[in-house]
Amino acid sequence: MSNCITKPSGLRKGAWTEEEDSLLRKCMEKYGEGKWHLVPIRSGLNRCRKSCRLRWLNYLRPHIKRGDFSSDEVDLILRLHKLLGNRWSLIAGRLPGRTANDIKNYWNTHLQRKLNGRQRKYRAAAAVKITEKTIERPRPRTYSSNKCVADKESVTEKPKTPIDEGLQWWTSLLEPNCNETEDGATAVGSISSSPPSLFNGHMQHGWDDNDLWNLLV
DNA sequence: AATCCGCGCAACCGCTTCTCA
DNA sequence: GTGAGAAGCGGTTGCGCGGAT
Repeated sequence: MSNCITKPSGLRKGAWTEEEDSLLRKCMEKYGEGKWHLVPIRSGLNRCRKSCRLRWLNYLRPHIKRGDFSSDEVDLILRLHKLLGNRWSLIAGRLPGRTANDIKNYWNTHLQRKLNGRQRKYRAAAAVKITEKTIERPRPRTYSSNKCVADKESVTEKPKTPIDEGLQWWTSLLEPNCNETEDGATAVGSISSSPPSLFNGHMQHGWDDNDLWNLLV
């Protein structure tokens, strides 16, 4: 954009130009993803690492799907959102070619309004309130080599959940007629007051992310 | 034709989490 | 064990566009 602002730090902000896209693309082709702090230097872009990363992930990365979401994709988003809440990156990981930002935007503009019957939810601060209490976080962001798995406390404190019980709970959650509240949030309590932890418990039985996927498809 | 208004999307911001020394 | 820097994420904002008035 021609009206692109320049920060006091000298870094550019605002919409990306074709020239900038080209520089970033070349840089990524040469060096690959990662080391984002080096990207502005390597590419010669006058942008912060966050901006570069976002532009690449949401727009320039190969095989990114653009355009309308198919009904299958929408259905999957709805189910995954019931399961994961606003964990857009996790949801995006299940939708090849779709980015977390795309899904988030789609949710906020299409689905949430459909569920809430409201407009401009963000501005009205009426976003679906998904809290730690209602959503069981399924996994840590990454699995580090030394800090294996999720939250150790819950692994030790919660009684071990039999795998069949866990499977049943998650399967119930994904049923299309699963109870919903007015604002579209899943009434978890109506299924079970204490959902079995997906990974805290199941990892101990050798479950992984693929098992969850098998439930969803 | 001009103006208003809502929508959709790209991008930014601030916070959390992770890694490593 | 701890602190700094990097990476990643979700929430929010700004702006352009198109339809309505």
